[in-house]
Amino acid sequence: MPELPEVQTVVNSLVKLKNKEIINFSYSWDKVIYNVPVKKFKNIIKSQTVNNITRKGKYIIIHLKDSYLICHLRMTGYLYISKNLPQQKNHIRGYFTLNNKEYLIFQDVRKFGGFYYYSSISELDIKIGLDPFDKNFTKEWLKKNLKRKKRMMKHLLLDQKFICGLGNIYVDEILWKSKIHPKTNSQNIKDFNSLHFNIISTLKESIDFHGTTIINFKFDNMKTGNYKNKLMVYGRNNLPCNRCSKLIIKQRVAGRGTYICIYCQK
DNA sequence: CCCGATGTTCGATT
DNA sequence: AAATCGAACATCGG
Repeated sequence: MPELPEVQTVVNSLVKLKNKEIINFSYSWDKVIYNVPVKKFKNIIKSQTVNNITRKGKYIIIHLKDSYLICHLRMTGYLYISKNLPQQKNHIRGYFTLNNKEYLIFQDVRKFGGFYYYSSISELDIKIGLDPFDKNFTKEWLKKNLKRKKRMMKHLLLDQKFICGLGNIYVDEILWKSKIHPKTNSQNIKDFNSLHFNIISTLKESIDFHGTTIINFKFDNMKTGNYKNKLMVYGRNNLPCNRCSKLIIKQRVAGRGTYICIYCQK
């Protein structure tokens, strides 16, 4: 579920991790660490201090002394700091004990989420494209790279190797605001300024509202995002378009449920 | 019971 | 090579 604004919201809620030391890691799901055997990970992570916490795309980056602990929430991941472990432990896949006796807890109903342990940040960088808040993400970059591709806009904007951070909700919102039909070929885009503006402004606005909670996004001890009632098309099947009042339709595009005003979005 | 769900990745196919 | 598509991952809820 979490896309860029939700992940940024989680990162913001974890700033107090800075300068804390990891004392121990416990787990109840072996696959919670993607790229290192979990027993080995447990040994590596002990006594490491958190220097910083940032984000790229949908990845949460916990900076250690000479390495990086990187978390992806996938669909239902929930990463938060708590003074206590919850009574209901069944969806806790792993937790870190910190030197101030608090816990960094990872809960995940669907078990898709987890952690990578990388010794170089380039291991993450090669997997994904430009973050929309990267200074290199300019109108000119967008124009040049849309022209180089021949793909449906929905498909391309969802592609994390192109731009990282957008998911199903924000792609639909951005395309509606930009009056672009999701099936439009990327080579036929005319108004790059509008598209670029809508990508940045939609993400910024959602971050201000702590992201979108539809079913299960939560952060920092059960807080939820408030952007849901700002959504213009996503989830508004058979409701009137906020621009032209015709009905929004739901259709499958690029294998994903897609909400479109076919009168506004050409 | 069946279908779908906000994400990513892999393999097969066009 | 580039793009598309379906399946897999695992669980829950309608």
